[in-house]
Amino acid sequence: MQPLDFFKSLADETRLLSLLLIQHAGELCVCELTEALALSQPKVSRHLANLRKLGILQDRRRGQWVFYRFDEQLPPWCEQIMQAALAGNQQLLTEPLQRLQQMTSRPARCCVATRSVER
Amino acid sequence: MQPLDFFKSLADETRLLSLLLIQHAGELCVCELTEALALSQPKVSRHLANLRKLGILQDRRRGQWVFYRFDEQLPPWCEQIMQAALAGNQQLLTEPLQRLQQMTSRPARCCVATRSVER
DNA sequence: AACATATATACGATGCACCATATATAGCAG
DNA sequence: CTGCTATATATGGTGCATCGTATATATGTT
Repeated sequence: MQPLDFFKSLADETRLLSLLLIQHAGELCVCELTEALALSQPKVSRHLANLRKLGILQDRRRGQWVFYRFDEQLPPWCEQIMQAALAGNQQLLTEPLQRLQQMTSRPARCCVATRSVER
Repeated sequence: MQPLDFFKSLADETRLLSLLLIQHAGELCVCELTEALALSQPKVSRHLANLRKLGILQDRRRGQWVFYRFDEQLPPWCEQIMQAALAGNQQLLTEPLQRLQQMTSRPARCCVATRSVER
């Protein structure tokens, strides 16, 4: 992972908020991110594909849904940066998490996520 | 400090390397950064002004030279990110530090820098 | 099979960040 | 003052990242 590529990934509002939400929740599907961020589905999907191709995220299809989480092989310094970014900016997720909670028909995530989204 | 602005600042090669060098050295002047990065003076100066206006760096004039260091009021999460970025990517500074050492007539920095550049 | 939902991708348009070059400003030496 | 070094800024040009919209693909349901 090249540092410049990693920081370029964080330098876009859609990607930054998506990554912070996934950092918070452990794993989220495209429709959850679309709802939480109040953005169009193609926009969210395009940015997630971008992050997957760079090796920052990995995806997992579960029925109709595709769940994204951080790639297991992400270097420790990237994880440290995500932790610091989240811890220092929790307020960024207030509204997205509210929209997520108000979302009806969240996809089931039984027994697979490393961390629950409600934590 | 808005996270998006901070990451945008890190998403450019000139700014990223300048910040990592300053993180490593504690304080550097424009001509040292120009030499270490092998870039034009206006290019380096423009990016440093950019970082100063955002509150990431602060400058200090000392005779003809202007020294840049991190702003004292930079939030802790930004410092943590810089530390992680530097610790995980020391190799990025190998060549710039070589050019810095080969530089003749480095400006004097007597008794003012928080950390010596040679550390 | 047809239909609905979730996700991915293609395409053309647009704006913004960055660049090189030239020039202005500031401090020091003589 | 003149000249020299260091730094800052102005200007016009250019490319790339992002966007909205439309459409394609995949899975599940009836």
